[in-house]
Amino acid sequence: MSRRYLGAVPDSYHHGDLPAALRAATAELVTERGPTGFSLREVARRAGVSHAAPAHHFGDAKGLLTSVAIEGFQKLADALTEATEGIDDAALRLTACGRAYVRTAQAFPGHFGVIFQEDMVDPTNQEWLEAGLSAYMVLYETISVVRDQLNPSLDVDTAATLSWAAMQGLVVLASKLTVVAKSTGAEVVPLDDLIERFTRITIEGMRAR
Amino acid sequence: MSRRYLGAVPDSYHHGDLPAALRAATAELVTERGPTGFSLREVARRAGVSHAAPAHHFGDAKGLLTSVAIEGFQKLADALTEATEGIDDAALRLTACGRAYVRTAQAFPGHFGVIFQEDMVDPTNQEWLEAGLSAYMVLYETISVVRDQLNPSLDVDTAATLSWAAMQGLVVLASKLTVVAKSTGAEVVPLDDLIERFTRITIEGMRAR
DNA sequence: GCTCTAAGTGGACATTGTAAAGATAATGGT
DNA sequence: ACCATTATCTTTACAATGTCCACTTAGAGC
Repeated sequence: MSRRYLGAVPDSYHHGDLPAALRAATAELVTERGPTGFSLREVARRAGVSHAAPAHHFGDAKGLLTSVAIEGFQKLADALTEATEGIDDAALRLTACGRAYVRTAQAFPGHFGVIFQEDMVDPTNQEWLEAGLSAYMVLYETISVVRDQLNPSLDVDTAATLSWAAMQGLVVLASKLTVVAKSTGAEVVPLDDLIERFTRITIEGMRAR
Repeated sequence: MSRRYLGAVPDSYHHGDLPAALRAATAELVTERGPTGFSLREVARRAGVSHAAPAHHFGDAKGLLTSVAIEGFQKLADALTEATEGIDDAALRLTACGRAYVRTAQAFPGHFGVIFQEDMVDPTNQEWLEAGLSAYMVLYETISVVRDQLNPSLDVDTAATLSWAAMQGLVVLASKLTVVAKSTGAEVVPLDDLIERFTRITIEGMRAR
């Protein structure tokens, strides 16, 4: 008997859906031990298969990690889409984007520990590029709304890049913020609130012409 | 005869300044192969010492990487300090900060590949925390100037965090921007110019009350 | 000059990623 | 229904890695 994941066919020679199980185990492992703690053999163990099984589906370790990264971008794109649906006001919409971004990153730390780790994924993988792009497009759409409502001469590309950078940067910095706040004596602001403050500043900046 | 680095005493049993040589070799290796490509034994080889030598100075691999991360933060703090020196205008100063940040990241990719990789460094290391904090403080100082000149009621902590996040995020996203631009048909903007556009937006946002 | 300690070496061991060859189950054609 | 083919998974093997240990070498201090 061994641990198995989604779509498992217990105690059968064939797994059922090993690729998905391996992705899940990878995300779990990276969540626990960080990107560096990833190990193909440990992942195989957690999925209840031999250490050589992953190779048949993903080629090598980088292939598996790339697949996880793609899944991460898809989760992000879905979250951003769902979060902005039905919101008309530009500022509210951008805030919703930011919240969704940070929350997705916190909900799937295993995936987010990999998506921008360019040496862990195959940077030439088309799916990975497209998955990232389609997540970006959701944000781009929201910035377009900002342009339409607040400033017709807004450079949407620049503003979208800035928003993305600020969100991803915040995710990376998050753990350091508490330490910094303790040293500077500043209040510790919850990420959700911080996102709102970020949005307030950037929205005002985008409004100006 | 073996490759040696700074402070080397050729062909002597003792190295001269092995810690510095190991840091340099680490930065070089991470630059070539990315954070994942780091290997303690390869670093030792490049420094011309046996594979067990690093342990006497840094304990384990994480100790060495932490030391490199500290060096990275120091380089950043120095660059930010130098870049802002003598600049009085708030907007120009913030732009200079951004430029210095991105340029330092590009000049020392080995260091920047490690500084925020929390699973590769010892997150309890006091020097690492302090080095990061002192780099942040240079930025904080600049945002204080923004407050003094443009908006006395500006929340400096929030604005400084936003600026840092945007810069670090931009560094991470940089390699994807070209791809995105190719897909959206947008122009490929040099990072230096992008930083200026970022600054223009955020400065306007900070000015608003 | 002698001892003590810091600095570096060499070997051992468990763990890792990948490759190759073998075993097992499912599939598809007749 | 049967057989061959193929996809899936296992086993074995090998080189490389990080850390530990015992050993050697060189400086520093008395």
